Amino acid sequence: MGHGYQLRGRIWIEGPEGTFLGYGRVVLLERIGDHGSISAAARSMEMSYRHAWKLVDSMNRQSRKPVVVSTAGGRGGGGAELTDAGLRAIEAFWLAYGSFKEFLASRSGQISL
Amino acid sequence: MGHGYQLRGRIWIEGPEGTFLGYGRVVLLERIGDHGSISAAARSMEMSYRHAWKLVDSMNRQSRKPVVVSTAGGRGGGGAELTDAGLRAIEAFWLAYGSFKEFLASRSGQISL
DNA sequence: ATGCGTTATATTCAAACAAACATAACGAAA
DNA sequence: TTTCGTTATGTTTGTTTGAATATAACGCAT
Repeated sequence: MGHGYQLRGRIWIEGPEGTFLGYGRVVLLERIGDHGSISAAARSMEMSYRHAWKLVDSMNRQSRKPVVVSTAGGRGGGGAELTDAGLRAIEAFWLAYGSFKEFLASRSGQISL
Repeated sequence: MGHGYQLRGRIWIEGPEGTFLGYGRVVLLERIGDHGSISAAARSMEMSYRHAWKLVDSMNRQSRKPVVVSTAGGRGGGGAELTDAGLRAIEAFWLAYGSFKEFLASRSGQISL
């Protein structure tokens, strides 16, 4: 058997400032939806709060309507939640991602080197 | 027309040590074929010889048969040329790359955010 | 009023990666 | 044997990226 060559790749949705949605960003959005705060979402995926906040900020800036809304202070310190636009963004990315994975799988076998 | 969101991505062929063939590597191979030396190929794409050589070395290490053979010294200082395996590698990558571009184009329009 | 956990932001460190610089070896030709 | 442009490496510098650290503001609950 030869070397197991494999076709790999990444996709992302690009907005006015560059990357708008990628795999990591979308997982972060989902975690925010699950946990109700940016910091808990970041902890759950071992990402620094700083980094997570910057990603959310980047997505919000590039989206016509914010994907996440947040409140500082109050019961529990505050929190964040997904908007409808955020849910739609997640859905749109997974749709493209799913067909991309299919694409890779279908082409990966036919690399004969 | 959409709101400027666009689906983008990269693909590469992975070997035992990570990336085996990507866009830049394949262009480099082609330039080596055109110019007959690694250094001329590197100059032609404004890449340092050091970097170009490392890429060639990485590809040769990961390929069962070398993609490039080279000679040091002699008339003109030496040179490098593509092997048949190199030609096949180029072809295999462009094949996958072409269908990937089609994939991106076909999905790029249907991003509605 | 104080405490708490979060958002929001600036600043400093460290690691990863690429570029730049330097040098030795090579071998045909003059 | 000297010259020349290339291959083949080592070393240093720089740039970019993310991680780590540090504060301030917020507002509900006690």
